Amino acid sequence: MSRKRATLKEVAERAGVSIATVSNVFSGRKPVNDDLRIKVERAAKELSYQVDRAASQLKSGRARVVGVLVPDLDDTFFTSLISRIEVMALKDGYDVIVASSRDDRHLEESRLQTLLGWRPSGIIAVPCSDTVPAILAREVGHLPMVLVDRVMPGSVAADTVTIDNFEAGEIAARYLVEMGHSDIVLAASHLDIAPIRERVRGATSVVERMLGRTPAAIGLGSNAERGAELFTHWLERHPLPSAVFALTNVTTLAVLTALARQRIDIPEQVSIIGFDDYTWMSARKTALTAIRQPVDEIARVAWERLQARIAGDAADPYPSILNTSLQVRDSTRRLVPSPVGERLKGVEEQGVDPAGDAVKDRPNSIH
Amino acid sequence: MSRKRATLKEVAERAGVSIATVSNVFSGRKPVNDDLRIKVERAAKELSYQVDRAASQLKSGRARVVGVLVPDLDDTFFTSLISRIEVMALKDGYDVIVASSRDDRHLEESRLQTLLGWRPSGIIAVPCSDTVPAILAREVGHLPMVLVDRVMPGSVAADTVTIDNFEAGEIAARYLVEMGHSDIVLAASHLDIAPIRERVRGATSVVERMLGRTPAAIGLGSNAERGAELFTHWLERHPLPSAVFALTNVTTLAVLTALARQRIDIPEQVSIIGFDDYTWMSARKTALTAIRQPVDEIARVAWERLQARIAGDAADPYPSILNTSLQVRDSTRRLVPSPVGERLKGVEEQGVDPAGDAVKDRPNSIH
DNA sequence: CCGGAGCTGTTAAACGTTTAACGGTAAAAC
DNA sequence: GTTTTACCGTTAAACGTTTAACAGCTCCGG
Repeated sequence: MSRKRATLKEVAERAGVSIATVSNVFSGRKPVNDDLRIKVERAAKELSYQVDRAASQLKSGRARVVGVLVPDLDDTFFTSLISRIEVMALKDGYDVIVASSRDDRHLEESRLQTLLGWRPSGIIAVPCSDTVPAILAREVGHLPMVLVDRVMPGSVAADTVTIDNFEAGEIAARYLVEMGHSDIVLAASHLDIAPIRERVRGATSVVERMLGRTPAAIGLGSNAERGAELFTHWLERHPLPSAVFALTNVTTLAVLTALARQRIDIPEQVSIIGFDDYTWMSARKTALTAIRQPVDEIARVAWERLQARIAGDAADPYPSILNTSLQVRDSTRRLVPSPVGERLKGVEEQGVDPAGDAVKDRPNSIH
Repeated sequence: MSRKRATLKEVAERAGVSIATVSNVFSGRKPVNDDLRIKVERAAKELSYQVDRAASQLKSGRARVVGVLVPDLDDTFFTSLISRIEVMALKDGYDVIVASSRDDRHLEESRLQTLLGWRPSGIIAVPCSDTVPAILAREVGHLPMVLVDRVMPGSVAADTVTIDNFEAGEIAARYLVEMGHSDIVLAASHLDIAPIRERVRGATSVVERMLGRTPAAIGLGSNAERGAELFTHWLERHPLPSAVFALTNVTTLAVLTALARQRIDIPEQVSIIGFDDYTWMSARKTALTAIRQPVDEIARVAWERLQARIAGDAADPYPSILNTSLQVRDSTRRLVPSPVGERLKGVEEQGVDPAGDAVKDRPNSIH
């Protein structure tokens, strides 16, 4: 296997020029006359020459790679993030190296370590906890980096892109309370993750203010099957709440799975607000009302910040905070008459009505 | 930004040894005395030294990277594949570069081209059509590669890992016919993709043999939203079939979305068999009966083949063909009495029964 | 006490690029 | 007709590793 690969030198010989000329043809850094350029291009094609990135990178110091670290490659939220980053990376001529920390701090450190070995132009990372990995903290100011999602804005001297988690909690909780729900359960993944805590805080603050009681928050972990078991178990020893607000897409699945197994009807017996917006959520007779994260925008902003830093922007770290919106569909039941003419902030009415155009711009759509 | 990074030389100076010794400490190729090793390790830590992969790769010719090319990073089937490959790659000390061809042949060629620029140890590719990209065909025998999913076994002189698509079609169709369905529609993505054609052929052969009629096959594309529109449109000008067999996970979503919008009940009005097995399919009151691809095994076999080739295995290309199974849940209605004691090949009974352990080993579970 | 053998360390030559510096030719300017 | 200028090529020196070749040392057998 593995015949020797063509090098600049071989192409140069075959085309009868110097290696510098060949290099210039490929990099376009200096102009090359058409006749020579044609010769070089033909020679390169004949040898099926391909610039060796290792050599190129070693000499030039420029990398054209970005590392992307996420906590879980099976979580659709992270993979859709990667998908969008890959598109923009391609557009700007970068390649993407992915790594998963599998929600493990040690693995996260070691994955980052190897990522750094690539001398990437930058790193986009979703930390697995809200303490930023030491190895990254050390690189702040030296290596362009953007921290996404699981991070407290301002907790680190790097650009961050997050959603307004507190507000997301508020929006969902307010909607549920307005609909007449009072016995509300928050299905969290892990309460030690900052954005999750914020969502809980946001929801709790609304419920406490409007109803004077504190909603239960339960931790279902970040595995849907395990979460379904935990929630089933929880259901067995608690009265059925009137509404459940799931704080992540995985806990949304966990809750739905558990309710399906127990044959509990949505929204007749219990109302549900899910998190994230995926096609499967609308592909059901009772389409899911859910908090939608602007994945496209998160990816776009993260990429733009990274590019700015790579280009040398030395401004203070900027914490981008994006807004979520409630996609109202059919999984929450109204228990009290509708207050006339009222419009809630961040709420978009949207059923499975075939006539509506509300289903545009879904994560699974390619634009 | 970007203070100069520590190099071997700097570490060597600080530790008072030669660069060869430092290299040996990191690569472990030659033994180094403990006292020196300690000194080197301390110096390296102090400078937070990290081997430069570009230089290392350039000199050694060894890469420790594999390229993974898929047609769509928003398709859960492909991302779960990537997730599993990443795990095994890490175990064997490889990094993963991902690229998406976005179902575009030209883009596929160019993505492969850049992937090759990395001089990877090997490539795992899911082609976007069944004609293997020229650039890959050229590398057959030189670069370790494994072709997965969208490829006809034997159509190329490289290892392939596919499922038995014909059989998958047969299993689903036979089940539907045994349940008494005769008006069956096949919801395909694109009929010009080989594995899809095979699924259609398998299902069609069974229906023709058992019922003497040919099921309709419609192309819904590889975007769920667009597919839903197409299927809605189809439903408007055709009588409702008694069963729909969706041939990909995306068409499964398309069909379910369209049916939900039209408020058509599953399985009362129409029975459904989906493709692939994801958590959301069981997270519904009418859990979806579906053909399950053994994603874990596909990824494992692909990785093992690749590793064997990297290790120098020069045996003839081996086409691995894995079997699918029908996960029987609640989305297909029985129209005729059950034939007593009959067991169908490849069929696993499985409801949403909370007592069952059948829900183990889901794609979203981490083991 | 000499000559391997076995360790452990160093020297130095690549690997395939990029790119600063330089050279040579021809057209433009004077 | 000479000098400038512009343009296009080439030469050669890195970049940070790996690794063959070599060298010094200790230990051991003869």
